[in-house]
Amino acid sequence: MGKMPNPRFLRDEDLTQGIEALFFGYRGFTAGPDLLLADRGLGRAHHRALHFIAREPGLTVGKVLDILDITKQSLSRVLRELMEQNLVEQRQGEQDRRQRHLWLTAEGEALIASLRMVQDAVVRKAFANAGAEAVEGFLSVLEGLM
Amino acid sequence: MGKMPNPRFLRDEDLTQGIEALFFGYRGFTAGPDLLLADRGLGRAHHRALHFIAREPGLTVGKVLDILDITKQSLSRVLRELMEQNLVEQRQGEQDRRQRHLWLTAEGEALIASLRMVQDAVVRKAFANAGAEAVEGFLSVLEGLM
DNA sequence: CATTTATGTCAATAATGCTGACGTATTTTG
DNA sequence: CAAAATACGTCAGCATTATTGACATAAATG
Repeated sequence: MGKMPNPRFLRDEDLTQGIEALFFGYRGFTAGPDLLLADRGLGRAHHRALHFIAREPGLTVGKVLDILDITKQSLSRVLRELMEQNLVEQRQGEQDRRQRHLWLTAEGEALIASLRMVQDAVVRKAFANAGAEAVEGFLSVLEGLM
Repeated sequence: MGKMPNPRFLRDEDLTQGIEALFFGYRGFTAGPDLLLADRGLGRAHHRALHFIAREPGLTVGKVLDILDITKQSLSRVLRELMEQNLVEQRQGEQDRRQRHLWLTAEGEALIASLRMVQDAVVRKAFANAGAEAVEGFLSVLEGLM
């Protein structure tokens, strides 16, 4: 008994299409914020840190390391630059005073808001054009990729 | 008349979820190939070049520049390294002898095949788990992001 | 023949990541 | 309480991938 043929959406061409869509889509998704960030001498790494701090204010350095999965040396540089630009501030932990909790300053909030404005516009348009069902499919495939 | 409220899938939380899914999904999507490439001292940039040359053998340098949207200096370095490792070869154009057409060597074919094996496995699994409809949604959202 | 096009190269710079080695403050544990 | 573990930071060196700007060559085109 031979193997069943791949279902339509698992043919090589479909995988190729998926791979390329992800490449080009990701590029479209980062292009807008990249321009805004470049004005301040920041990059995607700073965007990611700002994003997760904004999402969960008071995050510790260690938690951000877990999320981003980079070395502490890399994160340290990024955080230092964000603090030098007065976008992020650290506060010593109260229970555990070894920990540093990260918060956005008002300026940091303003920057992440404008980054989100640009990125949300792109994502919202793509979501709206594709429809709610497509968005669910989009999310469920990405979850499988994680 | 006020604006209609955002449909469920366009709430801020949904956009955030989409943004993060794309970030983590993209990371999962590149992790496997990255490991294989590192063994040969190559990176993602080399993978991309190999991918598009494999997909459309005989591509000119200029066409690859259009696709990848990087500078010729960047591509030049990548192609030089691929040629030094005997993965890619150039042939002068017959009609237009200024052009360089790019082809994979047998070794290049072998490398891209093993890279595809790793990447396809991840994508195929994600596609299979999510189902055909989800894949269509996935593609249509990404097309909107391009 | 002058110009444009396709490609390549040299040099300097930037953003983001890595490894390895140390150092300090604080908490936890035996 | 002393030793070990944890959270964080920093110094130094290096790799990958990208950039800008300047210049060079060969071939096609007007």
